[in-house]
Amino acid sequence: MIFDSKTKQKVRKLNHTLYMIYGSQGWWPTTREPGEKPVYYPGREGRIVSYHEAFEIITGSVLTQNTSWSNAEKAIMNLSGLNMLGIKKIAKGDDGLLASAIIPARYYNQKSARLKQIAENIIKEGGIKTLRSFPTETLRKLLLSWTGIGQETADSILCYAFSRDIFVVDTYTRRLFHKLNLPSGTYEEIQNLVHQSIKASPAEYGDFHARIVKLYSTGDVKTFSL
DNA sequence: AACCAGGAGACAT
DNA sequence: ATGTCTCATGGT
Repeated sequence: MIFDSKTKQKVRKLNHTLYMIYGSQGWWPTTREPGEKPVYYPGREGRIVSYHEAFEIITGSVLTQNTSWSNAEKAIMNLSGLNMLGIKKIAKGDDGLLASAIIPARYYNQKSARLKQIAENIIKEGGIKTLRSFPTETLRKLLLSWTGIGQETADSILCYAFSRDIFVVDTYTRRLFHKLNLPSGTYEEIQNLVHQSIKASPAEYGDFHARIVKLYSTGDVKTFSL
């Protein structure tokens, strides 16, 4: 689909305006030591995330589905405290123990079962290292074939865990675009609009998404206009 | 006390 | 293709 230049300019203005208000959010990775320099993929400007970090991000992406990050974080801390925050640990972990750790993240029976399947799938594919070697579209289709990973979670994982230049569309994005009289359509249409409007690195797309979340979670959206 | 968080899947129409 | 229902916590 094709968008006119004024529409695309509006999207760029939105990102810039939000950047002026909130700056960078630095959502992920969560385990990087303060002051540690990020490493980047050549030509892609995406940070190379360690295997452990990547899995933690995948876990967080699932746990935060329709759930506040603070609650998802509690579940992650529980897993960490049980020393279960790893691919093999979760794949082989006890179902009841897993579920009890995930209670704060809501839908704990579903999420624990799905997370376990996802860990098994990663192992079956040959680990994070193998996934990382896949082209973005290939990896996206693979992730989408796994139970528990829909479009938003898949793109979240692609952007934050695998440093691909993908913008994550969520319900806030839809609401905000509607509010600003920007085109509203399917997931891919909105994502295409952002991709066509902003030629960005994974970090920038990730921050744009995070800023939109910030706009809503602070309540600032009530008085926001371009 | 209702409302809502950084959704996805199964199923019906 | 599009809508509706389930899932089932914690903070405000």
